[in-house]
Amino acid sequence: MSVVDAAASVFCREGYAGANIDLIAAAAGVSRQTVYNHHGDKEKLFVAVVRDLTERCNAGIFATIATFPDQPADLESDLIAFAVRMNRNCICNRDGRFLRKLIQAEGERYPELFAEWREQGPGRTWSALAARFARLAFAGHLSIGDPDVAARQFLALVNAELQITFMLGGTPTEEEVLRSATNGVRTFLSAFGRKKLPAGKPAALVHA
Amino acid sequence: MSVVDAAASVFCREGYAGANIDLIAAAAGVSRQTVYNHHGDKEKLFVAVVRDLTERCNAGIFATIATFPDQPADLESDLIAFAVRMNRNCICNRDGRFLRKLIQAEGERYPELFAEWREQGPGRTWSALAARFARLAFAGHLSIGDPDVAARQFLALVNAELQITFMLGGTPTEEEVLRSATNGVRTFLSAFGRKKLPAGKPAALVHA
DNA sequence: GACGAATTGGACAAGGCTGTCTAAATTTGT
DNA sequence: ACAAATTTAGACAGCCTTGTCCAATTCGTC
Repeated sequence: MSVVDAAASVFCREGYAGANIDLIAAAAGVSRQTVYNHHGDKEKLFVAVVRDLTERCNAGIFATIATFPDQPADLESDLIAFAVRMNRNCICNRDGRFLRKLIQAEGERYPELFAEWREQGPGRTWSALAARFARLAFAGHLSIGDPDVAARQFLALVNAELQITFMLGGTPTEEEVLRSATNGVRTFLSAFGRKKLPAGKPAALVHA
Repeated sequence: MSVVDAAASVFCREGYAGANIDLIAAAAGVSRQTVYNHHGDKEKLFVAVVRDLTERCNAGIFATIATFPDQPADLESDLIAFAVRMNRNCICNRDGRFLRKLIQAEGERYPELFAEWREQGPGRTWSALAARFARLAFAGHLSIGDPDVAARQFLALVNAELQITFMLGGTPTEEEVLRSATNGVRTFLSAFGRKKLPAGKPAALVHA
């Protein structure tokens, strides 16, 4: 395990103030001196950890958004599968859980660092997801007012049953993820879905 | 400000390890010795803080659930008002934000303390809210499959647009709360609402 | 094998925090 | 007004952590 990875783990478990360099060095399997050689001091190491996590999480999120079902065969099951991917690869995995915890615990102390995350992470993420939903709506698969609102509500719904697990820093089981995604997508489609629409028919014709 | 209140504030801002007794004493306007006289040591003080917050939050949540609109005049606006009350009095207020942050930051270190919160807080809260939604469904105002799922999704939806603010420990403005609640309730009713139902008509008759 | 670079373990000073103690000052109850 | 209880300021020992220094060792590369 690299020093930065070990540091991420210890910072998350102990908090910034509670983490000490000896613990991090031991977790990384190197000497304390090596930690100082590589990263200067504790604060610089912390910044490196957050940057690393932010970068990897964003990459994962955009890679997953790229798998959004633009031409769904079965809208419900395709969206459920997408939601499960999103959870597994971006929200429940190591990087996602760690980054969330660090933001919650230390965000107030490092405003500029987390402002950067906020712009590059959720800001661009939600826009990208909203664009995909807008496209689905344009193709007649959904009936959406504001795509940004729909995207946020989609994420909120498919995670609705995982909140408590997230709060305590746990990892939900594959089954819990699937159930939350299934319930969330069904409600989402009850609200925004079009019933029994012939595949491929443009949205404009539906009103006729 | 009482010692426990001051301690809550400092523990939240600095984390358990980062909080020191001098800071707490100064925030409370008493001497360090008085803190030790009253609460023994740092860990006992922390436990007292969590118990105090848990108790007050639960009281607030149940008081607010008691204002659930069982006989709604206008279902949409009544649910929006309820969601706004829930946010203002339980989730965005001082106790709610503090308790959430402490659970996220220190929950892993005090399993038994937060297990207690989990049972008495979200467990009973969600059941109580689910019962109210079940009642609305029985009265024919909603069409709900699983009331527990619906209750969790209701909360997820009305908070969907406040997630980032919560993450950074901020307090959303009254306008943001209202907008998130409005968007959330509209989506909720699109999914679970019954359209143009004559007031007071039993659900069973609707199918006729 | 040899040489430079990186790593290691250990010692170290400086500083911070916890929790205790004590004597003086203040508040409270009667 | 007096006595008891509480609060206060300050000093203090013990411990932990950070960050530096250095000599010895290991590693990578030629």
